[in-house]
Amino acid sequence: MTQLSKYEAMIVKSGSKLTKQRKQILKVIVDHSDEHFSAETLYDLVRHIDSSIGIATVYRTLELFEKLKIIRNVKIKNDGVNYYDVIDLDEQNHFHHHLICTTCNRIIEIADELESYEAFIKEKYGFNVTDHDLTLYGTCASCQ
Amino acid sequence: MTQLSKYEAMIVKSGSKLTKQRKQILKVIVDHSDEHFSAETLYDLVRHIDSSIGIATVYRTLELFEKLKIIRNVKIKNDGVNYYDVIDLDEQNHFHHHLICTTCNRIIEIADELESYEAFIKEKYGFNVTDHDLTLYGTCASCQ
DNA sequence: GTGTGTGCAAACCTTTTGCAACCGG
DNA sequence: CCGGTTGCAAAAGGTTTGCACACAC
Repeated sequence: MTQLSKYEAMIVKSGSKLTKQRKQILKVIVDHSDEHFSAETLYDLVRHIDSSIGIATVYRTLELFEKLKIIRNVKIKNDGVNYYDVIDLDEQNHFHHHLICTTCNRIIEIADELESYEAFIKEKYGFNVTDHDLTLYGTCASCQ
Repeated sequence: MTQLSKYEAMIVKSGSKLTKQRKQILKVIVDHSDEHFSAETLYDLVRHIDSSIGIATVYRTLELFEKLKIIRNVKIKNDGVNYYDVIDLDEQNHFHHHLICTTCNRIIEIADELESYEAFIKEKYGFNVTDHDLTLYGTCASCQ
């Protein structure tokens, strides 16, 4: 069973229909699983496959995929655009972090955990962390 | 010298004019220094003082204050609105984190550092962290 | 067949911009 | 005074929505 068909199974399982458009969008997302994408980006990519698709469908599909936890919204920019990335199937949790180089604007994804920090927060504030969003800004190795 | 006049000094020092509108907006921000605010929120608050102010002025002022590091943009929601909070004058660095309770939606600000984690990132990726943005989601003490 | 999903266009909402008038230094 | 700043209104840009038609199950 491929990565793609597992996501398709998630759509079917949720009771949603596996339409041509959803398949096309899903394929483009999986083929670009190492990138961050916006509705506009996806729309452009999918239009190469099927020029009749509408931007509204892309927005509605992103909303569905986010609800199904196929993709997640990542808060990496404040330019008024929503960006997403795929949630890996064998990702044990929803944690992933970004290193953004303020010199070359490169975005590096890392998976290192914050377990000890979260234990500390639990201890100090009685707050039980279930998810998080971490972006580190600075200069990457090649820009230093 | 009050907190307010220190911020006013920062405006003058930057070469910008200390207009009536900027003073009014600054006062409202300082009076609500424990909250996160949007342009709309500020606009509503300032209109109570001076009903002739324009929303465009609020946006332009937020842009100026952000550049002067009087306020910072916080990525706490994806509702298409930009939120800000005041940067405390005696804040040693620009680090501050949010705990967002997914049950009651309360936002708790904390100041605990991530120094050891950043040292680890430097070691492993050669990435030099100068700033960061961390939001932890979960359940607060009273919601558990 | 039935109801969910789609494409289109209009509407919406936040933010930005052009411009003439205004006012702070 | 002079140039930065403002208020207004229009525009821009991203996202949402109403509706008739299409299609997955």
